[in-house]
Amino acid sequence: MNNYTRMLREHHLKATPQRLEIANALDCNGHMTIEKLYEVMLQKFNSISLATIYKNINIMIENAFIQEVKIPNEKSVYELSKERHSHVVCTKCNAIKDIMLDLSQTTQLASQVSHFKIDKADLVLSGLCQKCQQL
Amino acid sequence: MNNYTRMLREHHLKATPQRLEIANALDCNGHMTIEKLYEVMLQKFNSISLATIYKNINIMIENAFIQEVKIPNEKSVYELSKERHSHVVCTKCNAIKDIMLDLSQTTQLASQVSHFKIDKADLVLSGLCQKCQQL
DNA sequence: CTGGGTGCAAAGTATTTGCATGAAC
DNA sequence: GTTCATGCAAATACTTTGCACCCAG
Repeated sequence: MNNYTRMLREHHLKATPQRLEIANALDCNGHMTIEKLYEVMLQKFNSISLATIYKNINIMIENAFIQEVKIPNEKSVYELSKERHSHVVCTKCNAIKDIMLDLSQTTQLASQVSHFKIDKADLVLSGLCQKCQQL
Repeated sequence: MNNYTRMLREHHLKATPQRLEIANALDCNGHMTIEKLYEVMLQKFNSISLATIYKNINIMIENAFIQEVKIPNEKSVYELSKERHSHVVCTKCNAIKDIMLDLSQTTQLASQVSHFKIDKADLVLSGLCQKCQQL
C-alpha cells in the first residue's frame, strides 16, 4: 500500500486510481487550479470527467485531505493539507510559495480587539517574485 | 455635489444613480455579496439588471473604488476602499468585522524569507464572534 | 457482496457580452 | 454632442446532480 493510499484512508476516502493521481499531482505541483488539475489528470485518464474532479475536490475538502487557497484576482488553487502556513504570490507570473510565519501574536491581538474566538488565520501576501523583480 | 459623487469621480467613474446607490449600500452595510447588493439595489431601482451590478462591481474594482474580500468557505464580499485593514469573520453567523493590525513586521520577515518584493498582505481571521461564542 | 466512485449528459448557477437606448458631463 | 452606462437577452463559464455501470474494500 503506497503513501497516498494510506493518506487517503486516514481521511476516510477510498483510494481510487483517480484520487491517487489527484494526490500525486497536488503533491508534485504544490498548488493547482481545477483547470490545471483537469489538464494533468487527462494525461493519465483520457476519459476522466470534470464532474469527477469536482466531486473529488469537494469531498477531499470536506474530509480535510486538501485545502482551498483563495487568492486575490486569481482563481482558487488547491493543496494537500499540511502544517498551517501562509502564501506568497507573484502578481506577475502567478507563482505561489508556501511560507511559515508565526501569526500567534497577531492572532492573539486580533482576538483581544475583536472579541472573537479565533482559530484560523489565512494570510496571502502579494508582490513580485525574485525573477519578476529583475525584468 | 454629494460625497459619493466626488468619491466616484476621484476614481474616474461617472456618477450615475445606480453607482451612487452601490456606494451608499456598501458604505452603510460594510461588506456585501453580489447577491445581497442586488437585492438592496432592487428596492431603489425596480428594473436594475444583474449585468449592471456586475459591470459596475468590475469597473469599480479596476478603478480601486472598491475591493473584493475573499473569505474561506463563503462567497466574496465587496467593500469601499479604505485604509488597509484585515478581516475577522464568524464561521457561524458570517459576521465580518474590520480590524486594524500592524502586519509590517510579518510582511518584512516574509519578504526576507521568500525573496519576494511584497506590497500587499491580505489576512482573514476565522472564528466565533462574541454572540456566537455564548450559544 | 456492498457501498461508494466513475463517466456521461443534463441541469443549475454565476458571470460576461452585444446591442439599442438613454443619461452624464 | 460625445462618451459611456443601462437593461435586456443571449452567450459563456463554472459547478452540481442523476443515473447506470463498475470497482475498492
